[in-house]
Amino acid sequence: MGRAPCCDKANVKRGPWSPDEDATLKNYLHTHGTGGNWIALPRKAGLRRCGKSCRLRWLNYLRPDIKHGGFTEQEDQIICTLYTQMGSRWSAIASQLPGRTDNDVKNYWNTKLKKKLMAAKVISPNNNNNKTLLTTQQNSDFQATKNCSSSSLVHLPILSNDITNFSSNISLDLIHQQLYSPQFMNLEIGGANSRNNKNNNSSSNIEGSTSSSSLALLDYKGGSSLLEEEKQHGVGGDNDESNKEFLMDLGFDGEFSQSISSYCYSEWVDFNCAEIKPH
DNA sequence: AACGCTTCCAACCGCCTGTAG
DNA sequence: TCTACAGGCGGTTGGAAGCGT
Repeated sequence: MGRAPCCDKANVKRGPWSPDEDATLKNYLHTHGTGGNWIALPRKAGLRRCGKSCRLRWLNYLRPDIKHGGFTEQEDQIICTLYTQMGSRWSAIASQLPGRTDNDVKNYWNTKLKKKLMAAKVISPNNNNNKTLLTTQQNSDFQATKNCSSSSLVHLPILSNDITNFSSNISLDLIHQQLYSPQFMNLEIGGANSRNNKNNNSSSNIEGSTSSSSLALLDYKGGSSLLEEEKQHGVGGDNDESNKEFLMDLGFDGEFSQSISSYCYSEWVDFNCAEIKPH
């Protein structure tokens, strides 16, 4: 038995909001606030909409402090950095970007930033330090796709579940200092934009990937960790070094990256390799 | 101009979590 | 402690707009 729907689907309007509906919702919230109950709100406001839909419309579009328009380079860098630290926790990431919503950030990441980053970090086919690790389940998929250009794979070490400990050891000031350093701000990630990349055969180009995230984190410290396997079989062991390298790429200095890299246990894996088509 | 493909983003879906009773 | 419900969130979808041929 499925979960009961939050509203009567047959009697609520769906799809794009009209200017009238927007005005009604805005006026109601301006006068009464949410009243602590989004589900009851549309009925009180005279809207034939689901409460969740009202909430979403308000939070993502109608709120007065919403920032519309393109993302700045600075915002790009913040998103990338936070994504590498905490993964797809869009609300947490958005909370660090005034005026941006989780939906905005998520869309922006899926449509632009992900591709931008993927173009930036490319595995050299001959570089054994850049291993791509797959879970057993995903390994068969990878086997089926290994004939695709390995230069299309992305390999990014990230900060993992020890970020909490990390945060308590490294001051946020230091992070911000590094984040906004000229070195960091000038870091070039990929081409000018995805449209331009389209005509650039020399850059890796991800076309036809699904809208869902194809990136996954393999946490070496987790239960399904491959790190232990690696240790047992005597492979790997250079993660600290590659992580450090990556952090230095991002503008973190030697000492800082050394501190952080000891907390890095994860790698990016792109499971959409099969869908990467060279142009 | 017309068509098809790609990109973008608003909106929906359903699961998870917190909380009141 | 249990249950029901609402809020919050991330993943996904569908249609409009843009672009190339």
